[in-house]
Amino acid sequence: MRRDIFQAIADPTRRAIIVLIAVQAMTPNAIAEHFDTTRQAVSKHLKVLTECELVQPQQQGREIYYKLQIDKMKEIDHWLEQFRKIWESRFDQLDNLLETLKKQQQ
Amino acid sequence: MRRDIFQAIADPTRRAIIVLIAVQAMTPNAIAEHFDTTRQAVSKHLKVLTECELVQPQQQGREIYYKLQIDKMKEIDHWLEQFRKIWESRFDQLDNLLETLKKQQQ
DNA sequence: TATATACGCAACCAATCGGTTTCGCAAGTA
DNA sequence: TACTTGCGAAACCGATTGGTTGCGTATATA
Repeated sequence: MRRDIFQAIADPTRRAIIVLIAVQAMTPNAIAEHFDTTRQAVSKHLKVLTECELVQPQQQGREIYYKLQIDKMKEIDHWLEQFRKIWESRFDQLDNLLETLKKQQQ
Repeated sequence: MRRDIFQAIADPTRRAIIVLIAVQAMTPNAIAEHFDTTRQAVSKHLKVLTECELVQPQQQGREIYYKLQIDKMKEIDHWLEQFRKIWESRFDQLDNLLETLKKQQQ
């Protein structure tokens, strides 16, 4: 089953949930109140987020607080690192390379 | 139609294509040779990437070179910014907040 | 103890996804 | 002019997705 962080953040509702619980842990019902959706739909999103360890459930009586595992977000940051290198310093060299290749093929 | 950058990078093959053409622009056939897939499948991925402007086609004779629009990657970086703030400086304050809320509910 | 609340889980559904096959077109090449 | 090559587009297919509905269960409350 494809259950990684990139697939998790692909859905806009899921991204909104992440932003919401980044501030403070929340229950499925509390989260659902913030969107135009049902508790069950939110629960499904939380399941996806939990499965890829982006979120952690914390039982408290009959309520379950879902907390964002902020460290997991670093995985995206880490993947972006390779591109950051390009856009921060090598963008002109890259353009030169592309021009060179273009001329070679002509 | 859901066609944003987050959906674009959700697919592992698409992420691999992005990494590949970050180094230099490539044709669909050349890209397909790097993976265990067909030219048509790659073409479909390139279509998704083009539609969300992560990639730009450059016709050259009968070949089409697909070039990564590196600037578009900054959108992900920008979205991450809000979380970077948390994991870089506010993580202990956040934990304190959560503890406080927990105690209030007990 | 009866009732209400908070939740996960399973079944179901329409829409979308990733992939294949087939086609047609344009650009090179013999 | 024929033939080959590189490509996009469309039709099709099984798998997955996001959502709903209807349970069952555990916790809190009257």
